[in-house]
Amino acid sequence: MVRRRQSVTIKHVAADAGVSLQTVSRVINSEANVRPEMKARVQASIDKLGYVPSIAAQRMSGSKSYLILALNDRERTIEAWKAREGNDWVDQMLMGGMLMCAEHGYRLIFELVDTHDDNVQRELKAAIAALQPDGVILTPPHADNPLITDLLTAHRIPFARIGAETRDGAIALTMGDDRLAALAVRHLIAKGHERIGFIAGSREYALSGWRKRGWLEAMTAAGLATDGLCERGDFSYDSGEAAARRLLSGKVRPTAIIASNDQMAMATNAVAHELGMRVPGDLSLISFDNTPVVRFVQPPLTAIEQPVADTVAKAVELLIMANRGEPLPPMPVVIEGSLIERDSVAAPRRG
Amino acid sequence: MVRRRQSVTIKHVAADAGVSLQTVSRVINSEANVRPEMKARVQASIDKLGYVPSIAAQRMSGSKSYLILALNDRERTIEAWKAREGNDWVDQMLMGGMLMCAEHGYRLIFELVDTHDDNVQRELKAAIAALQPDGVILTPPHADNPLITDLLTAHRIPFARIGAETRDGAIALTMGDDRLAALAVRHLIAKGHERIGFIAGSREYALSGWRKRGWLEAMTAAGLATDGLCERGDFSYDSGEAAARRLLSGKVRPTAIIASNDQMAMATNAVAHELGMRVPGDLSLISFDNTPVVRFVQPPLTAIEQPVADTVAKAVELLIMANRGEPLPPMPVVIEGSLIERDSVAAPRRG
DNA sequence: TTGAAAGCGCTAACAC
DNA sequence: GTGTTAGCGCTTTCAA
Repeated sequence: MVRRRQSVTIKHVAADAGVSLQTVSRVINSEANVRPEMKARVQASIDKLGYVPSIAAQRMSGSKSYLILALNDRERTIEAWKAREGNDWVDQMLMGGMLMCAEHGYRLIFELVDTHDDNVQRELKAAIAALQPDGVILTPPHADNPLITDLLTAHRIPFARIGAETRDGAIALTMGDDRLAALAVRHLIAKGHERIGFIAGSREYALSGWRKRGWLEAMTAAGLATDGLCERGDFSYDSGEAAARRLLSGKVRPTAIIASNDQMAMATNAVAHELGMRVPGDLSLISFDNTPVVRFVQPPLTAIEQPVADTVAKAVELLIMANRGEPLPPMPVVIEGSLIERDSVAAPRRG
Repeated sequence: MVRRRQSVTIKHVAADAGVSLQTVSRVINSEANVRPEMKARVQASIDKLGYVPSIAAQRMSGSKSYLILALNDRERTIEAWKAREGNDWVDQMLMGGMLMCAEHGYRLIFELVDTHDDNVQRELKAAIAALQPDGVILTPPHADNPLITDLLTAHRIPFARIGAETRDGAIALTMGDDRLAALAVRHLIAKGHERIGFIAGSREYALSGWRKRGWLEAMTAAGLATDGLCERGDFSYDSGEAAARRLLSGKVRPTAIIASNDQMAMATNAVAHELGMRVPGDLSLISFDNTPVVRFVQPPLTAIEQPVADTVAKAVELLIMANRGEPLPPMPVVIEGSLIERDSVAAPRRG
């Protein structure tokens, strides 16, 4: 066991600059009450010695830990990873969050927690005790789990909830799901579609409701009927297949379908082919999420891009602002996605 | 600014169990010289109070930091992420490394560093000073960068090099690239192919050489000619396209091609289609890496799986063993991949 | 086998 | 504006 000591500490800098530890500390944390010349002198020593504060020591003295914890559902995340279906949200979260953290001298730590387990609180407490993070990012379905949010509140650790309902002004972010669903509807209407079906996602996710509501409201606003045009899946391929089958064999066969995620859209595409329908000739298709795979399906799918990386980056930014006591914008913060046109949408066949 | 204190500290446990801090510390670190009954009593208090040691404090007192740093090339990683071509190695690294870390009470921190920049050392020094990681995982091309390895050696921080040449017994891991390339060759030979082309990867990666060597040796061992059957790309789609074009318009038109990664394989597939060749009828194709996208190409590609997650998990394990002073296996440790059969390989057309 | 004391690197609180 | 002091939670001495 090697006993590792910091090679350059605040003491070295203080000695080199001929000032007290405290002054160096003030410079590091860009506090007030340091004369510019002092500050310059200290900074010169810092640069010269290549000094970087130890986050462990900073944390120990009751200050920040410079650690942000990103919490994800264990079961789902591992399942998605093992399935290797080209879903890249872990990638997006990590890159978006990590890059923003790096900009501010923070680090992102990714952690999996069992939402359904009774041990959520124990697991989370352990992570908090070990890491003392300055902020926590919660994704669905954690974001709506009171066991988690209450615990964080009790520990006074700021947290950002992604894709969850806003509550009491706490940090919350969405990607504008309802507006995006409405956007998809209007895009199809503009192409001439009137019977636009919708495949909803699992009720466990708040955003499933938002997406469905966006579809419903846009349809209603356009004076289009919606009866028999909505089926619910659970975001899995299989559930999408079943929903698509119901939709396409129902009385009011839609000429276009919006699916609440890519897997269900891909399933719908397969079902359509199986039924001898051509996409987009006989059926137009728009999916949600825009994970990499939709570009490789035949036809490449027109999709609603979910700006996961930007959203997580913003969450990090808000958490850091909260740490600094800076004023936060009104919640929820919306990082709106957009419609990416590819080849799965066309005008409906006459008749 | 909230001043956060540990809610349950070693003191609380010591008081609850009626022992000294030291004894609790010994139990936590499962050291010798604690009577079983003492140990049980302390453990009971730990469980009762839900005590978890603060890694900051542990690190401060000269012990471990329980942090493993995974270093990746900034430029490449960001580029791959932005391209969104379905390459999932960040995902694989993160999940493989994180899960193994979690098993041992460690955390994985992902960090990007500019390999080519003169600032590599400065960047790395900063990360080391801030985090004091117990180990570092190096991927290509970092794994071969002496600026990095020398610095880590000087700081006496154990590091694991993935996909790099073994040197002086330091921790190194490979995925058996040469054997896998040979496996692909033999798979094609078994189908009846004799003119098997190879598209090599960038020279900057040691594994490019291994893969090519595996192909070369297997061909030679089978008594097959290799002249004019190898072209070099740089792992990009475009370079694969160019290489495929050269290969397929050369004098010895191959009946099968092995590409050193998926992007170049997909490019080859596209070029073949463009030239009016059918895959696998006129050209069989095997790619390296087996990222999710190859399943969605037409035809789905037979590919060499690279067990990135397992390899990174093993790297973490070895680093933790090194930390504990446990004996390490001979290097390099090989986590061998396998051939995943799909639809891009068939017997060559008679002719 | 156990305990007491010192100190890791840093910042908060207070003095000057 | 700047320096001094105390202490964060833990492990490493060293003493009992």
